[in-house]
Amino acid sequence: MNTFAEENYLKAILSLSLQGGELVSTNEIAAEISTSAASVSDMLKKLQEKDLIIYTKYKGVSLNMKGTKIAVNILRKHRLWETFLVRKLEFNWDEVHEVAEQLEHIKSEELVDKLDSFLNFPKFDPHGEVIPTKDGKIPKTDRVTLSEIEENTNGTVLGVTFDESSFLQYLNKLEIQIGTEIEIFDRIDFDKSVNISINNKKQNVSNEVAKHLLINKK
Amino acid sequence: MNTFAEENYLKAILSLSLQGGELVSTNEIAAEISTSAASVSDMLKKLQEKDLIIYTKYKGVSLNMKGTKIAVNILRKHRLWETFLVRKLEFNWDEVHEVAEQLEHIKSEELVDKLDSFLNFPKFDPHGEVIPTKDGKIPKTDRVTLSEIEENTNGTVLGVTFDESSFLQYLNKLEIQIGTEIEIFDRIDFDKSVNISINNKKQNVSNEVAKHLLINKK
DNA sequence: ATTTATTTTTAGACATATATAAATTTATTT
DNA sequence: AAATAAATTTATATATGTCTAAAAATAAAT
Repeated sequence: MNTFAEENYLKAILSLSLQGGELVSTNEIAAEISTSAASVSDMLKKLQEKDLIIYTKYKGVSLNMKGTKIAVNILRKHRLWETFLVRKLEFNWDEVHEVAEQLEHIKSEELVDKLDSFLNFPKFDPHGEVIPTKDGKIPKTDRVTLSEIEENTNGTVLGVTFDESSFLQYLNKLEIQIGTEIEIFDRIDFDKSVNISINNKKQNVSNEVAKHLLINKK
Repeated sequence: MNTFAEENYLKAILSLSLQGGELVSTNEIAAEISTSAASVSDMLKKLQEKDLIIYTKYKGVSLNMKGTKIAVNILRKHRLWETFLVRKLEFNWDEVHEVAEQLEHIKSEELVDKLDSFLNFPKFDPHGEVIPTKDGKIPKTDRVTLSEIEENTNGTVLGVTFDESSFLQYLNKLEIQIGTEIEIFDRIDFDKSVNISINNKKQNVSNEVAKHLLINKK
């Protein structure tokens, strides 16, 4: 059985690998979980001893099969709990992250199965992110982020890949929700910000925001 | 904010005070949470520094107001989660304890409030135990344990005060559930065991069992 | 290619929570 | 009341997870 800390490291490595490249750096992890690079180094050594990661000093780290399985399962639990909190307990989508960060560490396979069943086996969480399956797969979806989409197209917002309240509250302000129609005009070379139109209002969103918005691929 | 370990100590002290006398001993706590007396001593020192208990070395410990409030809140969360697990996720009453032991430590007042509301403000948990109120009160009920009830009476089983699966499975075997009618004949002086009849079958239950069965007071 | 800057790791310390073994206090016997 | 037993505490050690500061390795710049 793994500690909360270990699970959070595995989750961070998974999240960073899904976004960026294969190998994840110590500093990236430190930033992701708000801790020092020294602490990350220490923990990576432990995770390697436990045979959960592939780690080369000074080079970077990736999850092995065992580590991936655990990390994906945490992600599954996180997203199932978020779904529960929004659909059953009537939380707003920008309020659930912190609580789900705690609930995802509850250890009981039966609980997860029953929760999944109670929610009627949802495929997406309240942020539009795909929920990993019980056998550890992350179903592929035909979505691209706003930061990669081609210019001069239309699309629908299908989800977000970041669920901290400050971000979601900003989206609320921009009148962006799941299902919102969006026109993409062009991308500024200088800062990779994107000119878009929502409800016929022209707006510019930073690349930081665009990276975390999922749009349907036409 | 308190750690899981601290919360478990406070909960243990509360539970032992409700059963036995005011002052709880180091050894009792050690037995309750399956740890060494030395560890208990250490923790009691810390809890006293945090001003959560009243502790006199070699004498015993009790909760102060602050400690009581925290412990009762944990108990409330434990029983609300058990209610959720049985009523919504369809767990059996003898399967929920371990998971609830984890869930009770989730920190979010809003979550507890919404859970309470979702369950329609239950007064009793699946074991028939009263659920403490949001403001930290434990509602009084007119129940006595089978170990205190007078001889030659009838009663109905209203609940149990112990929810580990081995105990609950033994009750299932004895055909004792919540609502079961029970005839109390007499109590053996020697070992305080009780002769009872359930579904017209005469049986003898140990004091250990009788202590944890709640019967309605006539 | 050497210097400089950045990243990463190691060393040493601290906090939490636990354990065993030894010492101390309290309770019980005779 | 002294001796013995039981309960409790202290001392010491271990494991986890974190930190700061210093050292080492890698990357970037001149």
